[in-house]
Amino acid sequence: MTSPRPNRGPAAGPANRAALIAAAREVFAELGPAGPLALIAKKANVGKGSLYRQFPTREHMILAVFEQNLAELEHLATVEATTAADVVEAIAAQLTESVGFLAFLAPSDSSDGRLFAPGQRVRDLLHDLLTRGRRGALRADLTIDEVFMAVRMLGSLLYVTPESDRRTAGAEAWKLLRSAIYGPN
Amino acid sequence: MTSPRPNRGPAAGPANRAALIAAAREVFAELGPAGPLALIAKKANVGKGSLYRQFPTREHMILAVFEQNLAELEHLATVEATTAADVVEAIAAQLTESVGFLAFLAPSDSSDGRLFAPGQRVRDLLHDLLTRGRRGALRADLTIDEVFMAVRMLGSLLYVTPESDRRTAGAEAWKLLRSAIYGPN
Amino acid sequence: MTSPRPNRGPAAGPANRAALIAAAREVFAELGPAGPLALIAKKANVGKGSLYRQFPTREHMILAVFEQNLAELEHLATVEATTAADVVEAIAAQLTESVGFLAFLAPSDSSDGRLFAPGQRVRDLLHDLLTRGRRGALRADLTIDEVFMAVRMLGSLLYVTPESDRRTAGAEAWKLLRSAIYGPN
Amino acid sequence: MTSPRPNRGPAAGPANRAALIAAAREVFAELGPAGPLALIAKKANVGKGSLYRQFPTREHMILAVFEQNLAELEHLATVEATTAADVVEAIAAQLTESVGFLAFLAPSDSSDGRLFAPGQRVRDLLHDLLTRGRRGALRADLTIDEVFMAVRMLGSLLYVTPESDRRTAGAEAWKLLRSAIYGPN
DNA sequence: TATGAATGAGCCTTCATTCAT
DNA sequence: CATGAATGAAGGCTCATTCAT
Repeated sequence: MTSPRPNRGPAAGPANRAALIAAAREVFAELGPAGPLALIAKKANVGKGSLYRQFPTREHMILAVFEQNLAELEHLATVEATTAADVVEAIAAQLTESVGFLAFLAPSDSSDGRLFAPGQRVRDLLHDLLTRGRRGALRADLTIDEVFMAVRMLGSLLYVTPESDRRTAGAEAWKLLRSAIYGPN
Repeated sequence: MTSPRPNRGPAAGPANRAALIAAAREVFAELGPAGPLALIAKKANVGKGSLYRQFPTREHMILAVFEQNLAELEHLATVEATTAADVVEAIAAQLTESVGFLAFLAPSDSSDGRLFAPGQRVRDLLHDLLTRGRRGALRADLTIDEVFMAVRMLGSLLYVTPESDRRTAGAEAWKLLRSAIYGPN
Repeated sequence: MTSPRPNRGPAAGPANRAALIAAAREVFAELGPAGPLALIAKKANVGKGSLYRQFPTREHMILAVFEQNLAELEHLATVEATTAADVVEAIAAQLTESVGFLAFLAPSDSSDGRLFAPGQRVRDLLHDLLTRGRRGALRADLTIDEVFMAVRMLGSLLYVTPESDRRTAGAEAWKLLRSAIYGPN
Repeated sequence: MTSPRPNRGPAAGPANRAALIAAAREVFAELGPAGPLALIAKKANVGKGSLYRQFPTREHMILAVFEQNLAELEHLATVEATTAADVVEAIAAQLTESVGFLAFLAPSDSSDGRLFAPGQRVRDLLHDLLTRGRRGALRADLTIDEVFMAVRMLGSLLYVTPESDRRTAGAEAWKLLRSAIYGPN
């Protein structure tokens, strides 16, 4: 009846957006990318309308979370000595961190609740490093598709793993995948 | 108005159960393990009440699907010359087949839509083969946990992949995983 | 928390349907054909799910209301001495009755909240009478389209008129329209 | 972030008002008088707050649109040779023009989405002409109420007719109504 | 025992209205 | 005084679960 939450005015916009992204990370991590938007709004202490203003569709929200991880990777890639292997390790670290598993979830077909798409910008980033000869320890004959597949497997494993087991499972899985993508040397 | 479908009596129980499992495979493969139970009942040409009688919870249903795949594997393991590598390949094949991806999905926490559990019987099965020296081409230093992790990764990848891409993605992923679990030679 | 309304079982189906149609008449009469479906369900003392089972879309519901009026007209047309003029008068009477204004509302384009379509069966019915020479007092040169337009005008007038004024307005409007569709004699 | 649209100061008031009325015509014509206020504000290139300042309620806005049409009619009535028949024809023309159908929609009960009120000033205007003997071709025994009813029917018909069909439907309906309000000669 | 209608909780989305800037 | 972000009530719809027949 009475408006319990005061209208904090337009200035609240950026703060709302940040709070929504943070809340989305939590909710997606716990319930997956199909978790209730209403819950995200509630966690962010923000009205449902504001959520829809900031993120017209669920995919926009997922992309916003993704964007943060992506920015980190792109920044890393600009550092002088960075190799493709370094970036891949960074991706694995991101994925294993409680929320990073979303990094490679991107809108495919929203009629399907399950989402998984390559994330072209990450591909581009790796492609660039590889063609510039900055391969690092990656096996010499490894293609980008193969690197990508390794990352997708780690991501999807973490996606289906309950939060409490994610860190352990991520470490073990990545250890195994390393033996597939790094050279025998 | 019309008595809709004749009550086929107690004898229909097992037939209903089988039809429900088959329908569940289809629905889970297409919509994931959160697909509508009503749709499963309809595909099975069975009332919703019967579905609930046979499978009190969604997890019971998932487990029943799992059971069928498991039985196949256990049968394979009884064959004379079967190695652990053979079983692992069989698992990969099951997973990649349109519906097999569910083989390693099992109830964890029913409040969580995402399901993934080790499947102790498969572990036991592999453990038995390995301790009996029937390792096959698997890398000599590979632990059961590692074999299992490889399979889980394949399963979860397929889980998040839309049905149309599953075959291709499964093949590529498994190719990569093979280089991690088989000996270098 | 506790289910306040008991599950009355499948036998409640036809009763529910009838109650829903009656409630829909009331709600549509008061709020127009865009009135809340939830209100209709509540008035009918029926769950929302049951409403959707009986009437998958709003148009189905509107059509069901329409159907009752239509049945009356088709019955009238089978009576021996009935003329087209009699049917038109019956339509006007239906329209003027508190809820009859819906008789000529039929699904057009559900993306548009306002609905109005000819109702082909009524056309057919009038066409049949006219070609069988059972014209009654209708002006000799009056086309079916013109008859229909007269009826549409009455219907739309009543549609936008608050319920309390409907009867009076309907009578006055029809009096005027009569002078347009009946012969000078 | 960016101060979005410059505050044009008090002088913008009248300009805003005019833009809002024009936008309201468009929106009401397309979506009916229940169309989103937000859309009107956007079309008018005006903030929502300004809309509410100019028109505290939806009815105020509808009335403002109505007022413009009314002014035209009152102006026409001041012209020397104008007859009641001329005014009625002008009303019909207004109604049939894409947006004129609103001319006779006026607030009745704001809790009811459907609006229709007599528009006393139009009555007065016609009454004045009739008592001054400036009847024109209108049937000699026609009362003001009857003239008014004819106009209301045309208006309500157009109200429920989708914009694409309005022109045609309006012409046909008016043709029929003419035979009811003009003398037989 | 099998059937499927009934039920309502819960999520999605739109939009009228308020109000900080 | 104008702007437009914030807010949440309201309505649509789906689907898990119960239970009369």
